[in-house]
Amino acid sequence: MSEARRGRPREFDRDAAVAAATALFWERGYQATSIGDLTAAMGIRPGSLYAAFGDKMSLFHEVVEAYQRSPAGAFAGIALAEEPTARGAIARILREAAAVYADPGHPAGCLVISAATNIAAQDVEIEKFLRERRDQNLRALADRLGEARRAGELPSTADPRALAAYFAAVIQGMSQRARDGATTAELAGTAELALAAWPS
Amino acid sequence: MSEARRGRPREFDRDAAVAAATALFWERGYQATSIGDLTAAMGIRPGSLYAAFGDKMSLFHEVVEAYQRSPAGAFAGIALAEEPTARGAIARILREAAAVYADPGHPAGCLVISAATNIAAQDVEIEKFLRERRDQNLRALADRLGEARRAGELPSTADPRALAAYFAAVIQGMSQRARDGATTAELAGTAELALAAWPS
DNA sequence: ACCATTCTAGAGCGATCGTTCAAGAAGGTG
DNA sequence: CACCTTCTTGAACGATCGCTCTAGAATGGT
Repeated sequence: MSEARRGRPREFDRDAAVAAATALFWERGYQATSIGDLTAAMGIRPGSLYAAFGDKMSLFHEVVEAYQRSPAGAFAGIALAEEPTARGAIARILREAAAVYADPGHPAGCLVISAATNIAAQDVEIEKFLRERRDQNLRALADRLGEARRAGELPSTADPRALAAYFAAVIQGMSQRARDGATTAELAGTAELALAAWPS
Repeated sequence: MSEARRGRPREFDRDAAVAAATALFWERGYQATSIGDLTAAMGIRPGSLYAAFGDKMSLFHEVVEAYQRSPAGAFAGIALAEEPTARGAIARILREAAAVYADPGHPAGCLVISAATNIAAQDVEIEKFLRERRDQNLRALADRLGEARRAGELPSTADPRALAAYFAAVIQGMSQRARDGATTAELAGTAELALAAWPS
């Protein structure tokens, strides 16, 4: 079923180009990353970028999707799926966030949290796009905590949505602190303190 | 000693113009706010803006200073100065942040936290400028918690810097959540949960 | 009255923005 | 081989960026 694609073959590695674009968008955000920055980092000319990715917004969409499939972008969902208890899942998310957000191997913090916070009027769709992903993560947390309460892991007095909002705020704050230079050690301390809010 | 200033008098209200600029920078951030946006909102022409404020960066500095003297920007420092206990100060900061960050009377969240998160290479000084203010706030928190431990309000096993980093992360996360549309009620719930981390 | 000073209005500066285009190069298909 | 398709290159598009300039208007000082 492999369709032999016709025409002149691409001369650059598409995945490597997306990775280079990811690093830039992650570091500086959507709007502060120009096409010139991107073509320089990807080692291609504007024509190639537009032929391969459409436009800047489509490239960004592709970057976010690749990011969310990568370890740095997927660890929270994996923890929610793998850990048997809600408390275990959230503890793991917080501890892994401490390691991932301050990992010097890539830009600090979370791309979904920080790549579109300062956006001009013309690019509101980009802001909405990332906000929807964050809302989705918040809902996933709240759903998991709701299950936990129904299963008796949480006392009936606990408020799953309030807990989810709290942990989401902590995670977003950890991302911000990482971008301000916080070390993994500091973030790990924050993670442990945050867990003290778990209802007993 | 009042120097009667010579020359044609300014035709616009300087404070009102700064307030209009503050609203824009607060809502969209430094880079996403253009001179054209500013002059339109302030009701003046570029020449007047540059005569009165110097350049975009100087105007932003002035906006940040005015913001930090305003209730929305000063409440944390006031709470630290007025409350007799560190715990009382931090509780008040968190609760007031819930009200201030989601106040519909002005843009959501904190300007110092969110106005320069996506910045291009040419404007790194702006990013550093706000980061220094955040570092200053973090130090003030850590200092207050250090005093509290020396005074016996905190157990000797408590780590003031780790606690300060934790509460700073929560506050920054609450700002982000507010910008994503969180209500005062949600943020107030987050504030109470965050306080559960206080060492007993 | 006259000058020095400071403001406003409006045009316009060079640079950069995201994007497109024309020409040619590199492959598969007949 | 010619031909279609797709990619690369380099120039260049109109729009917008931050900012400046010129001309004139409005004040105080002398």
